[in-house]
Amino acid sequence: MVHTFRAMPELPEIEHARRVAHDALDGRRITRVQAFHATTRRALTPTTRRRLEGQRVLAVTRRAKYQLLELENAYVLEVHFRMTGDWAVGSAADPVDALERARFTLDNGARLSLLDGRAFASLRLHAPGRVRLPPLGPEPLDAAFTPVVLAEQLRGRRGPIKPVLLDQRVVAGLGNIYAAEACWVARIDPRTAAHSLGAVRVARLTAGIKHVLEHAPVGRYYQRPATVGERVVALGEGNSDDDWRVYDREGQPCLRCARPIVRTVQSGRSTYWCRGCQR
DNA sequence: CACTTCCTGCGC
DNA sequence: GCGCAGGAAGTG
Repeated sequence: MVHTFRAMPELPEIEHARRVAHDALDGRRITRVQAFHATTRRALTPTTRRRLEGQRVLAVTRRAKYQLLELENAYVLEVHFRMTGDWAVGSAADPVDALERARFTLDNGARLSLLDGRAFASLRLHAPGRVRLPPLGPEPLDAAFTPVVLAEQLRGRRGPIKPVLLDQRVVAGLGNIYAAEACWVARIDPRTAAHSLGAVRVARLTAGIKHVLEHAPVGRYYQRPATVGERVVALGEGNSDDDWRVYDREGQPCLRCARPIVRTVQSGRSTYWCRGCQR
């Protein structure tokens, strides 16, 4: 019943969550909105709750890591999981979970609950026709996200590539883990000035971003080689130590060249990478 | 540009 | 029992 993500929710996990929410909410009416934590109470004020209660949910859509609940009255509830947010579906009769921060009770006796250990998730209600999300770059999994597009996004960015990849205006939906993973797959030194990457490395990076996002960490992750002719290394099943190719592997041998993975800090965030094969 | 803030579970 | 981790907004 209660399930939480084993990893930070990044794009693939958000897309999955969106589907969960859509399946639970589609065509249903929200009968009650509850907040169980100071952070969700701040967002779900009595006025906001009143605008949600009684409304049918027409659709749940996604842009970057934002989920948008579109209501019958044309209000749109924006949900962002940040680090530990997740949906749980159950019965309205279920007791409140320790990590449950908000609950939407539905007209069919079901509930959709926001679980969020660290309580960083954000909820925001947009008035009809007034949905405003922060500036967001291209969706990395769109066919339109090509090396040419990424190159354009990197133009004029003098900072190191890995922190630049975390900027949602450059690419929408990459987090700290997959930014590091993408650099590893593309064999790019995360400290490289973004604008100095040539066409070849931008192409590798584009492919690497799509690759890490298209492959869920556990088991299925990394079924194909990063580049043609490269050795494929199967990751273990169900062992969280093996979820990532480079992230959180400080001191462990690089899966490609066996040199120890190092951890450095960029813009206050840890970066894991290989000094041997990432140039 | 980078650092700090918000929060709390979890690893040391 | 401390301090880190993380996304993104906010600040220097």
